[in-house]
Amino acid sequence: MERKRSDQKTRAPSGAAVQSVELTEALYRALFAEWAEHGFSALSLERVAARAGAGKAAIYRRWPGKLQFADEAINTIALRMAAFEDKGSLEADVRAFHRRLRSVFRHPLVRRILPDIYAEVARSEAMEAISERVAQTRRDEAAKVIERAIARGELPGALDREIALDFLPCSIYWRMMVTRRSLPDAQLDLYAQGTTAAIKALASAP
Amino acid sequence: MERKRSDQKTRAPSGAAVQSVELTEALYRALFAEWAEHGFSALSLERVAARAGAGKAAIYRRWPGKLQFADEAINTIALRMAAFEDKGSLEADVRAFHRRLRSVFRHPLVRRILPDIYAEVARSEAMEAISERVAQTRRDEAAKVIERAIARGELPGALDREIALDFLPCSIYWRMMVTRRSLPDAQLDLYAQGTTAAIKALASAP
DNA sequence: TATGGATGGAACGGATCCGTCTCGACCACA
DNA sequence: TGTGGTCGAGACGGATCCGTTCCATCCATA
Repeated sequence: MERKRSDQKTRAPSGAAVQSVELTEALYRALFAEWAEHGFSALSLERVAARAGAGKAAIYRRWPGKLQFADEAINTIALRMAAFEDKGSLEADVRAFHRRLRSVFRHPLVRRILPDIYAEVARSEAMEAISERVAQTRRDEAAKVIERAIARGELPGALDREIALDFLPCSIYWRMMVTRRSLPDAQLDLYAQGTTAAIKALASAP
Repeated sequence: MERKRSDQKTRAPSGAAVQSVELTEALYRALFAEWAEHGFSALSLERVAARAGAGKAAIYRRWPGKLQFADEAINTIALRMAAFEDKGSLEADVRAFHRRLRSVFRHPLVRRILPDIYAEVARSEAMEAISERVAQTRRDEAAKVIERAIARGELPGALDREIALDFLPCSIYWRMMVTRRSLPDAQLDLYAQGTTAAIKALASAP
């Protein structure tokens, strides 16, 4: 956006000319917009270039193909689901986690691109790496919630963490992304309540 | 498959010629196979016809376009998630429901096509009707589970049914379809346990 | 058995996309 | 002020797809 830094492309010899950061970012934005409109499998780099006001060469000069382009694009937005502080109880932490999730799932591009990533992974496995990276930050944050509750004594150390991590986001994902219904503040408590009970129930009587 | 019945297309005048039921079914099968491979948005009717060993005219004579074709195709497979009998308790019913869900989510075509439907709905709304019909049978069956529990006295009549219906399938969908992990028998109990606790918790102290 | 009519398969023109390549213009460095 | 590399733009040959049209075949009726 600001000053153009010397890029990695400029190296030994002498001459100049640097890949424009503005153009690269415009290409990323155009990619996401087209991705949201048409889905990855029907994504046309020709349209992406046109939308960014560039030629196709600008794309092929930077990335070898659609997948690597998408991969780096996802990387740049960094997916920071910033950590939140300890809320004092499992249920309060769950509610905070759900609120974070909701703010992510409300983003219009996320609403279209995220389901498309999952659909694409199901049929091609080439998107696996991207999907994995997207899941990672969320999973890390979720794990913290569980570990804090164990440290607090709210959950036993013998808890099946794998399944607990499934219960943490699933209800919000289902409601907002699969059934596509909005999630008003008034109902956040109920989801946190149910989710907390589910996780606690995993620990009791096998 | 068997004898060819006089079709609805043969009517008043005199002449004959009937649409072949075999070909129609072959077209459906080819559609699903291509859908699973490429996704709906990148679906080519040309490939579908070729895969069915037919010409494109065979498709365009039957359906006006891709969407209506897909719509009737989904209709024919009927989506019967046959009702199961009362298992005696909410948790047992939940487990039975999860088992049914698992058998559906294990089908290789379902694993690829269902996420694609959700991705498509997110960006075009034209698939809404199809998605809605797919959801309907599952929702009906889930509602029965909840109502039976209320009749049994396990859940209060004042329960928030909307959210209870979210909790019923969400953990299984998340595990099998989003994170794409298998679900062995040994873990079915834990999911049923957690899900049941979540639903019961919706009723208590607001 | 003769015949009318819809059938299925193939070919059509127009459109889009891919990935490459070639321009003149431009800009940052030496 | 040179000079080398990137810039946007566009053309390319080949491939694929759309939706329609053509034509020989086959079938149910008369």
